[in-house]
Order: sequence, then C-alpha cells, then structure tokens
Amino acid sequence: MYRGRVRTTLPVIACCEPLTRAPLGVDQAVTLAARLKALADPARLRLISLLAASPTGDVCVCELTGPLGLSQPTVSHHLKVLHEAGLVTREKRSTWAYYSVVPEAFDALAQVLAPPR
Amino acid sequence: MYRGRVRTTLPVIACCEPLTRAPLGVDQAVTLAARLKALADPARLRLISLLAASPTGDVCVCELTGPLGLSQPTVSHHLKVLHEAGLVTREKRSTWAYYSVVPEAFDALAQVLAPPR
DNA sequence: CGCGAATATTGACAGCCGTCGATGCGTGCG
DNA sequence: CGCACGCATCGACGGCTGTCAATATTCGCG
Repeated sequence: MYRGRVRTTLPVIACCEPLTRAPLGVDQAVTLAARLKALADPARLRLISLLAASPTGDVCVCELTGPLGLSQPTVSHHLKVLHEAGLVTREKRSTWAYYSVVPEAFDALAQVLAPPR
Repeated sequence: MYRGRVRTTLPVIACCEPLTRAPLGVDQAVTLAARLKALADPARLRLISLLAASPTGDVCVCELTGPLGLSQPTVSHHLKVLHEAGLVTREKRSTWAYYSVVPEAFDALAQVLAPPR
C-alpha cells in the first residue's frame, strides 16, 4: 500500500518520463502523486501564484495571511507542505521567513504532464 | 469554503494562465485544484500511464485491475474520478467499457504549471 | 535581562478519501 | 428465458487533511 506521508523533502527534481511513456512503476507513481498532492489545494495554488507574482520573488509569511484570508498557523502549514514537496524554498532573515518558488520543480512537473505526441 | 466535490465533468479545457502570472482568483484555484487532485493519486497516475501506453489508445477495465493490483470496484472508482475531471473519456462497447486519455487536458495542465520566465 | 513581534508547532475536530465486499444492472449466449 | 460476465454503485471502515486556537520558539531591541 502506498499510504503514509513522504516526510523528507523530495529530491530536487524527482522522477520520470512524460507519464505517457512506460507504465509508471509503483514507486514513481507514489513520488509523483506526493508532489501533485502538495499542489492540489486551492490555498497552496494561490500561495504559489502570490510568491511568483512578487517583484522580488520572495514574500514573507506576514504578507500572505491577508490575501489568503487564512490564519497564520494555517498559512505556515501550507508553506511547510509546499516546502517538503520541494516546490518552494525558505530563507529566514532574523524574525521573518521569506518563501520563493522553485522554478525547476514546476518545469519538471510540466514535462511529466506533457501530453502524448 | 471550497470544500465539496466538483460533481459535473469539468469544462474540456479549464482555466487560466501559467499560474505564475496574476495572483490566481479563488474560483480558478478551486477549479485547478480539483483537476490536480484527480491526478494526485498513485493508482490514478498508473491508470493514466497504462491508458497512454496502449497501442490502440483505449483499454477496457478488465485489463487494468491486474496490473494495478486493485479490486474492480476500486479501479472503476478511480476511472470515474478521472472521467469527472475531464482527464479520460469512456466508450462502452457492449459489455466492455473502454477508457482513453484526453491529451488536451494534459496539455492544458502542463501549460498552467509552466515555470516563470 | 525581559518584552514584543513573527513563525512554527501542537492538539483537537470535522470532513474527505481510498479501499474492499456485496449488490445491482445491462448485455450476449445457449 | 436464464445464466454468466463485465462494469457501476452502495455501505462501511480506517486513515488522512485542512482549519483554528493555544502555545512554544526564536530573534531583535531597549
């Protein structure tokens, strides 16, 4: 069974060929599903878009709770999930935590989802 | 709140720009998350790859339960989820049901996930 | 040192999800 | 007609998940 969270941060660029090549092994499917699951949430998608839309490319948590309309612990939770999936990076500057997207991860995902032909 | 399944089949090609443009509205985020959530499961990812790997492009349910190691009801359930998300089509021929992938849907997803720059 | 601010962690709770066995439904065949 | 087969649906169950309030942690500053 594939149940059970993937705890450690996923390898920078994870898996596999275009998804529509060979019949995806169990392990690859689990890994890819974990990363997609991290994305498959409205709040996290909006977080990603907010990070990407920033001129500087990184945003501190305090600027994210407002636009999302979620509590600070919840935002921290979502950012942690995204971080563990290797989709964002965290940089702490004194008391503030600045998050930014990892373009390579999204590039890899886009290629995996590339349609046949 | 965004809770609650998206019941009807999603529009053939759903949303939005590259995800890394404008700060994604709530509705768009919910729609996109629904489609990603349909993909974010190991069994369903393997189903997709099995469908895509078929020479004819379509596979009947009876040929899918074996490779996946899941019961027939479970496989039917996953195919239903994929169908409601607009990721696969179903065609019934007498007693058999043949499923195939919808390339346009994956193309759209790949473009939405395209990284910044 | 001690306070305040920004985050992270914990605990709790309600709702969703993947899985299976049992059952229903439609179709072709003898 | 009646049976067998392929598939979908139902009901149930255990585990996971998103959310918040409360609390812990870390850091700068006076």
